[in-house]
Amino acid sequence: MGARLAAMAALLADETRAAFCLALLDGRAWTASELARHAGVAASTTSEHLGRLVEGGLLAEERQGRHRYVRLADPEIAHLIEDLAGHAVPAGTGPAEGGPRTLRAASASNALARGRTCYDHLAGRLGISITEAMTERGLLRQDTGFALTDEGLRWFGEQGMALTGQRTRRPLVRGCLDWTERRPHLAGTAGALLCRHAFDAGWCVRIGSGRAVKVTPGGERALAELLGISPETLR
Amino acid sequence: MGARLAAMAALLADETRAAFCLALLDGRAWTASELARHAGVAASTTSEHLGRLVEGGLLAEERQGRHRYVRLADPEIAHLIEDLAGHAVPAGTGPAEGGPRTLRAASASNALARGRTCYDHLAGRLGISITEAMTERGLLRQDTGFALTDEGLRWFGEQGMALTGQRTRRPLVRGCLDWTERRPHLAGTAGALLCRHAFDAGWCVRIGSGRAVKVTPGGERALAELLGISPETLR
DNA sequence: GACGACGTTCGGTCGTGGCCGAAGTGGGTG
DNA sequence: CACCCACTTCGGCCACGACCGAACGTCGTC
Repeated sequence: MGARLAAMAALLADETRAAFCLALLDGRAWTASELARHAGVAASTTSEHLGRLVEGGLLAEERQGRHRYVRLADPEIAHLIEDLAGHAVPAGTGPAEGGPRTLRAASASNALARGRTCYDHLAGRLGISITEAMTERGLLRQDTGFALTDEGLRWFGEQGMALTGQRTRRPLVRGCLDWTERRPHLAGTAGALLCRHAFDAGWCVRIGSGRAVKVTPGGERALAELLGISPETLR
Repeated sequence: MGARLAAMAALLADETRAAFCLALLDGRAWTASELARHAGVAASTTSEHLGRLVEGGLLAEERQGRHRYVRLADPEIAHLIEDLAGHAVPAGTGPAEGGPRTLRAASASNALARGRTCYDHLAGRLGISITEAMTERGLLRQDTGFALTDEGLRWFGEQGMALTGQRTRRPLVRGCLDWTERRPHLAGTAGALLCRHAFDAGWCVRIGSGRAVKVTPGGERALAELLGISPETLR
């Protein structure tokens, strides 16, 4: 048993592999060479790492022609990595210690804190604001755990998001610790659905190629109207 | 960021350290020499490992005379390790592959599957039975997340367990994936309280020095009466 | 005050694993 | 068909870290 645990942890215990996994937390599939460039290692090194990660069940791969696409094997894995990363930030990792060194990095980190995707749902101030607003409006209950109320269930239906008939092993909702806000945000099937809805409805758009997202003017209006979120809290 | 994650994972990536952490999942404090004997390594080696684990924030230590007691730093950490260990079991780890080799080990593993503590709450068939029974009786809701209902809140009060006034950052209830049953059982403050109540009321007792627990005849009666759990499901 | 148990520090050995470059494979393209 | 590019395999290098035994505090006990 200890050996299993150690083997699992060892997969993430290398800085390069950790960088791969963090990059893959954007929920998309990356090619081997993209990851190699991202982490700054040789293609051969990347190949070995990906082999280990796939064999260990952390990553799923899909070959397409001469490309090897990899993505996180499943939402559980994504959650596990987020969780681990959340605990890896020991103390005040504000702008003080360990913070960004360059202006460019600082602005990128600001954008991430404002809003980002966390695998397949929304995180950062955006994700937290939505979660808190839903809680205040009685759609979500956080005082005795983390679950939608019946009203919340109805609300999802009204927005055109069908939560029923999802017969997967994945929980409908779960809390996911936000490592910038230090509070849980909405994850699980419902969180993923909401995130997709937000993109489809044009509430937010991705900034560049990373995980950061930006709320559009239309999104600000919709969030204010539906959940009473004031645009200021999102900035 | 990747470096942080890797450093965190590296703490658990060694078989000896993993064995330490799994042992400490019983929620108690162990001395350095106990852990050394348990893992089969020299005292000097143990000392180094404990130093790293404490420095990394996984363990808390307490010196008493010539003893160094260590325990898991906090319930969050315990949950993280359980979670990681849960995902480290890849496929059917029933009696088939990777199962116990000796008769003694098989019986110990049976006892663990029947009932055990998971840090500070109940797990195994015992923990699952309680969780499921509470769900069926409308005390707990698992369909839209994982949270106590108002009835459930009242139920805790009636049993003499005060959930109110717990002003900690720890959630009142959370689901914890049971790695023998593959379903969530009740954790969080409420889970810990219920576990303590079960011991105090004599519903169950520890078997030997490990994590395994046994339900007493009185406990069977109480669980049947309060939650409608038939004694057969616990065996 | 001497002894014994618990823990720590230090020096040294050894294996594992991360890394690269070079050579090889195989799919897509001109 | 020839070429290019994405990826893989192999050999070799190097560093890190897990481990132990021996020597050294330090606390409790006889």
